[in-house]
Parts: sequence; C-alpha cells; structure tokens
Amino acid sequence: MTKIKNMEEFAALSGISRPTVSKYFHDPDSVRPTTRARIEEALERFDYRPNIYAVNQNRKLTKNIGIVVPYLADPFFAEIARYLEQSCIAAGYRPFLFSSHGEQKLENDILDGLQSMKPAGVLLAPLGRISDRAAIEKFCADVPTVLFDSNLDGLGAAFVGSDNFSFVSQTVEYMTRTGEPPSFFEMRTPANPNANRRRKAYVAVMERLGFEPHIIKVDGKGWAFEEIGHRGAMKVLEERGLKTDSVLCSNDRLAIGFLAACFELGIRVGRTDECTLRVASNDDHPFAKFTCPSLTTAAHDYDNVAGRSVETLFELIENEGKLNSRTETLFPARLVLRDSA
Amino acid sequence: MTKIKNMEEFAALSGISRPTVSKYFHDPDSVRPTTRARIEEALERFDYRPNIYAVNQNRKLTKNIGIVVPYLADPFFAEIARYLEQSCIAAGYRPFLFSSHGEQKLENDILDGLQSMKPAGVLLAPLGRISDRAAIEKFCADVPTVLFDSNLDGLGAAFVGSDNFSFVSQTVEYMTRTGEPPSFFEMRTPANPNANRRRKAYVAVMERLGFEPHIIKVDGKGWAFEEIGHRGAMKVLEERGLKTDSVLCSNDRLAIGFLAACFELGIRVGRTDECTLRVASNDDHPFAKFTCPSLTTAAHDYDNVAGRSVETLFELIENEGKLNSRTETLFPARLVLRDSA
DNA sequence: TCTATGTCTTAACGCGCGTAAAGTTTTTAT
DNA sequence: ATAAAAACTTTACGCGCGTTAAGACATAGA
Repeated sequence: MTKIKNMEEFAALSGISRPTVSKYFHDPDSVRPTTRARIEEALERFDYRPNIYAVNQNRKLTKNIGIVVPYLADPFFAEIARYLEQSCIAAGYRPFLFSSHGEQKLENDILDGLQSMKPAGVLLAPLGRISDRAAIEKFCADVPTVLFDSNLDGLGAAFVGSDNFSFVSQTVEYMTRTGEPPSFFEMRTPANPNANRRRKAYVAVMERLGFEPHIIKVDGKGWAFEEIGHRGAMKVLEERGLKTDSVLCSNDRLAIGFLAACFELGIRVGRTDECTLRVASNDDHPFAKFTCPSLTTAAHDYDNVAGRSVETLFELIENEGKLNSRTETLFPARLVLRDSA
Repeated sequence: MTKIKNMEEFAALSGISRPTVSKYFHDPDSVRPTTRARIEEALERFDYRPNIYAVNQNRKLTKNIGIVVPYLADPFFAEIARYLEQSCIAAGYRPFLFSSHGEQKLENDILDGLQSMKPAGVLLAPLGRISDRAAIEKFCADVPTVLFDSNLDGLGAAFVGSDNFSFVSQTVEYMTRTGEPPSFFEMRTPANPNANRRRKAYVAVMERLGFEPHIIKVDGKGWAFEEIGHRGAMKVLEERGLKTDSVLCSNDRLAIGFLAACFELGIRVGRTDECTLRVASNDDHPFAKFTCPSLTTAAHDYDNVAGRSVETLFELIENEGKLNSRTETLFPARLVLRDSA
C-alpha cells in the first residue's frame, strides 16, 4: 500500500486525469459511471483523501457547518446538538460543535473563529440576553446563519424554536383544570429570552382564565439553574412565601432544584392525596423522567425544531445566503404527564 | 475600513514585508519589538486575519487539537470537555469537540475526519469496550494522542484517568464503617472499562474486609444509564432481590435511576432512622447534588484529570509526538457525603 | 567609528487543489 | 453511419501563505 501524497499522484495511479478526479470529489455523479467506477476502484486500493485545507482554500464556500449552543453541559443542548450534527453529516456537511459555556466573550470568540472557517452556514443558539447583539449582527451579515432555540429579534436569516405560549398555556390549563391555578417560579433576571416569554404567557393565560398571577422570582446568575432553583425554593418554602398549592417552574432545571428542596423539607409533591404540592415545568429535560417525583412538563418538539433548523439552513445555503424574508417558526409543546402534577 | 484580502496587502498597509508579517503571526516574539508594534498597530486599524486554510496547508503541524468524548449528552463529559477546551485555548490552540454518541462507527468516522485535519494532538476518551481497537491503534500511530477517562491497554501515548479502586474502596469502606456492607449494582455488560475495574475493586475490597460480595447485574445496552438503572432497580426491588440494606451503584447515572425507582416504590433512602436503604455511588455527576435524597458518591478529580491530560498532550506535542514511555496516571477519588448513605 | 550580529526586504518557489481553455475522445441521437 | 453533444485530457494559472536565499539595513558592543 503506497502512501499517496496528492491528487496528482492518485490521478496517475487511477489512470484518470487530475481535473476529472477533482470533479469526482466535488460530486461523484458529475463524471461518467465508468470513470467513476475506475476512480472508486483506485480509491479502495490506495486510500487517498483530498487535503481539506487545499480544498477549502480554493472553494469560496466550504462544506463546514458551525453549530453553536449556549451551554453544552445542559443535556438539552447536547441532545439537540447530536441531532443537528447527524443531520449535517447526512447531508454531506462537516459539522463543528461549539459551546459558549454561558459567556459572552466566548460566544464572540467562537463566532470570530467560525468566520475564518468560511462555513457554508451556521446554526446558532445564542446566549440570549447577554449576547453581544452587535457582534452577532455583524457575524450574520457575513455568514448564512439560522438562529434556533432562543430568538434575537431580526438577527439571522431565520429563527426556529419552540412556542413558549404553547408550553405555558398547556401546563397552566392542565394544572388549573385539575386543581388550583399555579404560581410561576422563575429566576429574577433570566439569561434566556424564552424565560421572559414564558412569564408573559403565564400572566396572559392566568388572566384569560380569570385568575390572579403569582410570580415568584428567585435570585441567581449564570447557568447553574438547579442550584438556583434549589436555593430559591428552600428560601420560599421555609418562609412560607408560597400562596398556592401548585407551582409552575419556568424550566425543568429550575424544577429539578425545586423538587430537591421539597424533598429535603419533607414536602410531598404530586397529585395523590397525601401530597400537599403540585409542581410542573417546561422543557422535558432528559432527566425530567427521573426526578422524585417524575416531572410533569411540556416537551419541546426536539425533532421538529432540529429538523426544521437544518432544513432552513440548507435552503439558505442553496439560495446563496439569502432568503426572501426572515421567517420565525415556532413549534408547539406536548404536555407530558408524570407524577409531580 | 478597507477590506484586506491577503497578507500581501496587509503587509503593504503596515509597511512591513510579507515574510516578516508571516513570521509575526507564527510567533509575535520572533520579530523586533518596534516592528511588532507597527504590525499590531496596523492590525488594529485593518482587522486582518490570516487565512487558516492557507496557513494549515503549508504547516505540517496545525494548531488544531481534537477532543473526542464518548457521549456528550452526559454532563460529566460536557464538563470535562469544557475544561479541556479552555486549557487548549489558553495555550494558543484551537480545540475541536466531537462526541461519539455511543456509537463505534461514529467514533471511527470522527478519528478519520480528525486525521485529515492534521491536528497537533488529540485528547481521546474512547467508547471503551465497543471501541474499534484496530482503528484507534492506527490513528494513534499517526496522530499524537492522549487517552483519558477510559483506558485502552497500550493505546495512545499516555493515559490519564481516575483510580477506580480508590473510588470503590472509599465508598465501600465508608458504607461498611457506618452500616451494612453494600451490594454492588451495575450493568450486565458495561460499555465502559472503568465499570469492570470498579466491580473488581468492589470484590477485592469486600474480601479484604471479610465480607461476601453481592453483585446485582441489570440488563440494558447503550448509554441511557438512568433508564437502565431505573428499570433494573424496579425489577430487583419488586422481586425483593436485594440481600442488603445498602447498595453501591457502579456510577451516578445508574444511581439516579435507582433512586427514582426507590422513590416510586416508597422506599426511604438515606442514613436517618426512618430509612430502610442506603445508596451510594461513584463519579459525582453534576446532578448528584439534586437527587432525592442527594447522592453520596466518590468524586472524580475533574481538575487534575483534565489538567494532566492537556499537560501531557502539550508535552507530547513538544516532543514531536514521542514520549519516552507510555504513562498511566490515575487520580484518586474524593468521598462526597450527602444524604443517600 | 567600525565591526559583528541580528533583523529586515526582495525575489522566488512550493504546497495541493480549483478551475478555465483548448483540443481530443467517447457517447448519444438521428 | 454520421453529426452533435458530452466527457475527457492536457496545459496552465491562481489561491494565500510558508519558507528559503541573497542582499540591504539596523542595532549593539568595543
């Protein structure tokens, strides 16, 4: 097995001219079946692969796709990233995954580095409130970008995410239908714009149903939501600051902390008789099934959000970075009934 | 602000010759302070960055570092990846993160793609039992690689991980000291070699202490450990297959499932009087603090494992891919006492 | 001031591949 | 069978930068 240095050499060994071989690697269907067969035959014998740097230097558009999520230690994003990666690979692209780890500077650095990779496109789930709008806007002007999960008004060629109103209305209506209307438990200054939309949806739904909204805001910064939810819940529960016997958490990770606090304080959570509190939430986090009790929550339509995100990006790429208009696609939630409410 | 096309142009604008500018980007300290100042001054005015593809084509060694983990949806790996990424950036490298998502084919594909990136080095946490040994061996022959988290005998230039014996001996000794010696709860065919070492350590420690080991093996494949632990625990607990009032789970994710099952069955877990079962585990998963009850576990020395991994890789890179001999570094665990045992 | 050393400039080649033009061969259609 | 179309080969240039060699220049030490 000889080591092949470059395409010239491989072309010679396969008995095909280099430009034709080059054409083959760009699109195997663009050459005659007989020559394709000859190339692929040689390919098996010699195991040659074009130098990606030389290739990418000479193509104005690479086959790279950047995937950026705000916080990869959150399994929600890890899962969605997995789906996105696989979709990209299936479509013949090379996905590169980055996490902003909750930091603006890192998000900016990632976009910076991404730009010099000349990616065909980028799937970006921005940090949200703490994102550097100007930096992202500048990036989007140069690179075809689809925003997902959390929207930044007007940025990117399109946005694909979940319909926060659908989440909250389903959970609130369910809890109201089966018991007392819930209070809303959230962070005081949420990092994510979805959180704000959920609060607004909560207020709207409560008012529509003729109930007075109760919002419990807990302190805490960053992405350690479980910790924040736990600490906040301990405080609220110990101070008896809870006006209702049912609570809707803004998201599952806060709820995980909330439930842990309830457990520690001996508060029975659930919908059975011996329980004094019902807790529901939003997201259907991968771990929501294993909380104690298991968490009733509104599930993201993972598949559709991820699927539509990549579809939109591919469309964008084929249209050379321009879409007719910026679309915002929102998928509704699916209520998942478990034991906590 | 003019758009700069290439180094030639930037060199002209900065009043320095291109070769010198090239030298500067390779190592800013390799040029005279005055010229360095002139370049950096121009750099601020014109915002130019070398084309990474052209750069990487002409350097035999890039500044890229591959980070490969077996399953990114596990926050443990997400956390360690974060640390590794940051260390690489701090050292002036460009980390690229990949997850094998529990699949051998994907692991192989990732290594394949990585190889054509000509990375300076790779930090690889292999899938373990289902890894393609031959493929990894071939890869390691060409690319400076440090294995971490799970060891494959003889592969890679070095291994850095945790000392499974230390984990298990601490948890077993603690449980034995404070109550009944534990049974060991694990998957029948664990994906990870660490699991086998933990079982062996359990048996060894139990025998040393003069107790008979009890091993509970539950069925299940893949990386959905919580699910597997939950289902397995339900079965064991319902069938009253538990011989002891204390259980040591092979890892935290199994324990999360185990605790959920206990909760559902009304079994009180903990070390207080009204509890009938104690559960401990290994890893100190990011969520272990929020289980119900919170999980007593042996913590990885994250910082040291990650830190030593990158240190070793950098050393390896500086030695041009060769180390004197393959070292295996194991860091001991730290027992974290919480409420479950 | 002069020399030795270090740093810079100029000129030029190479990396591996994309791509275009012109000519040749093969395939398809009539 | 023949003409038209399609695919191929040859030749050659360009991409942006690494790198080298020769010579010009600047800096430091005496």
